[in-house]
Amino acid sequence: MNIYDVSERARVSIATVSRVINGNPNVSEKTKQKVLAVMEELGYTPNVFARGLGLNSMNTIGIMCADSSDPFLANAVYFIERELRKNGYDSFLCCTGYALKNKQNYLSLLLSKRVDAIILVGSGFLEFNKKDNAYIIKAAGEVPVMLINGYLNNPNIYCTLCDDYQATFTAAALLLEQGIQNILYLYTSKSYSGTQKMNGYKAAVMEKLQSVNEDLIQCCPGNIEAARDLLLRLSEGGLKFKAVIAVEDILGVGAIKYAKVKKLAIPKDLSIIGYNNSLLAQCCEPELTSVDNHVETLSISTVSTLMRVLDCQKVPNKTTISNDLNIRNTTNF
Amino acid sequence: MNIYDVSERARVSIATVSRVINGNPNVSEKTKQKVLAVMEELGYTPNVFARGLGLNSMNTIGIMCADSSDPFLANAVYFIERELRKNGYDSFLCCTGYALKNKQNYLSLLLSKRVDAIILVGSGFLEFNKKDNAYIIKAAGEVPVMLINGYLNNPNIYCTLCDDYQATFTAAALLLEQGIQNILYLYTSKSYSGTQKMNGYKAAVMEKLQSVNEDLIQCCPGNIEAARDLLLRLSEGGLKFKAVIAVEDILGVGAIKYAKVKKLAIPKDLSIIGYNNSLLAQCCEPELTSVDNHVETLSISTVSTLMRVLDCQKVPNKTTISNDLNIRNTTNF
DNA sequence: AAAATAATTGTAAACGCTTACATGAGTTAA
DNA sequence: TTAACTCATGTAAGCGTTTACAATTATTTT
Repeated sequence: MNIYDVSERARVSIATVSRVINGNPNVSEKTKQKVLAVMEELGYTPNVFARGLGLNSMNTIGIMCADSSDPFLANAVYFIERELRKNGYDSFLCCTGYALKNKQNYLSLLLSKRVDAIILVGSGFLEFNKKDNAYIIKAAGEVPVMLINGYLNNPNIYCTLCDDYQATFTAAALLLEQGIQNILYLYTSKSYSGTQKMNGYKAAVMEKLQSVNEDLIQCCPGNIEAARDLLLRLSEGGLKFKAVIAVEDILGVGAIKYAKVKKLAIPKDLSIIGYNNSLLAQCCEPELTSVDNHVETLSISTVSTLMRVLDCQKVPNKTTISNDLNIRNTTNF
Repeated sequence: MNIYDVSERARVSIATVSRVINGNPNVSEKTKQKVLAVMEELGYTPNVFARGLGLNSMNTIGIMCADSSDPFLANAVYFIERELRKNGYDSFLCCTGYALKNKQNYLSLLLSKRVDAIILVGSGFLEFNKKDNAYIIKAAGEVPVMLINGYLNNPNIYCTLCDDYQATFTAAALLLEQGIQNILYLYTSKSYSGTQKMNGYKAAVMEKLQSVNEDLIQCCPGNIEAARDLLLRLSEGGLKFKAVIAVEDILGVGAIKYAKVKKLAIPKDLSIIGYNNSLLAQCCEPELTSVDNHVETLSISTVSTLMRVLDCQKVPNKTTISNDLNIRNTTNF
């Protein structure tokens, strides 16, 4: 079953059928209806490969996401797919994990499948070592690349960011206003958005206290036990802190577990602020105050930018979306 | 850059280059090395569309998953992709959501992209109304379909199941042995595996008590508040229950929240068993006893079955993997 | 009514690969 | 030495589209 079968049955040439398929306006309404009817009748679908050969495009956007079980990323992917569909594009999703090698492999895979553009969801795609981002820059030489929550200065890479600096600045400032001075800052990795977050925290502390205690800035693997145990160790080691700002909700949950072990009252003895406003923030007890970074807005903005890029319009390479705090029971705001 | 450029530079015909690309053994070692070297040198990658036109295959498996933020599904997808890669197949993932319309659309999308097979991850793909599964059966007419945690009787559909019946049977039996007779059973939908689970529960209760109280079987949307509020309503309404078996961890968390509101001690006043042994089970307080359904084994088995199907071997249409209970602090086992 | 123009349709050449079949070069057997 | 065979390579015909260009038909203008 191919375009010839349709053209024969509809008594037109294959060119006309092709025009109908591609919505070319130079077809009379009558002919168009006839062809559509025949296509319907025969249950014809154009062959993607042949189509791709002709158009050199799949009409498909590749989406890469390090970890789809991360609720923030999963949400972003969901909204992005929805928006792409609205715009008539298909999408293929790859969950890459965080290993550089895998990210590189998946990116080549998508390129080799000739996607029309690539969306990298999450700062997990930017390595701290800048050389390791070469694979992204290279890809940007072939198709437009959208980067969510990361920034690379390249004319063919378009970045959509939440205002992480502002988020942690505000979070820290609110705590400082309550007279809480020793705020422990928990981060997982030195990604782009990670750095922004840390700078926001530092700036707020600096503004209020004129100095930052580096001991209060701690790196921690992204799971509950690691966070809990780190806090226990730090506390045993004599470090004093009355609040925790965590760059991911899961670390916030770890802080809650720590408070439980140490029988600290939340938020009286320990205030905790998480990040991403994920499901976890509602699961834990007490429920976690968390930064809401407006995933939906972020996703919509990314796709709309991409559409304009694919349409060869001039578009800024950087868009920032502001976010705010979802106040729950681990803080006394 | 195409196969002609390579053939020219390597001073061989395009047929020979093609043979090298496809690992055809009828090429002398010397020629093969020369061609490979040129391909490397030019950075040549075969065009998927042209390749697809010739081979009528993408070398790609389509994976569909209703909700990748469901940790069970996300895990399964991760392992499946890993296994496929091991076997030299690429994969494309679609997160469909639970709406039938979307599931149908994504399935057509994958078929139209000419994937070599389709893996449906999770019982979310089987509708209670059997007519609504026609789209899956139809797809199975075109490519092999793998179904995880669901069962459809069709020669071209291969099902890998966890033994949900056994899991809830065991869970209920353990509670009954402790003398807990009124076990509330919380489910979300009447999927295939949902039915299995319920039957396991009923069988265990029937065996011990010779009758099942249908009031103790309750349907509930899959979120924390809904579960909490349902239990509150039931309790206000006079229903007595000393244990909850939930078909998803998130409902188990809802039960914990309920206990908190009613100031019930866990597990003394209320035992709770979740399902899937997900991250949520470790987040909550107390941590949730949960059924571990061996996602990795399930995934490996699915892919290995698929490989044999694609290799035209005769394979059974149904494989069952047994599971067991991860005991934490919401039960007194 | 003829000429000019616009709208519609058709023809045929790509697109880059795979592969059946043909060819040619070595090897072996008679 | 030549016939029969094997192994390596090449030729050319598809695969199912898109689209520039040519051809035809319909419409408007004069």
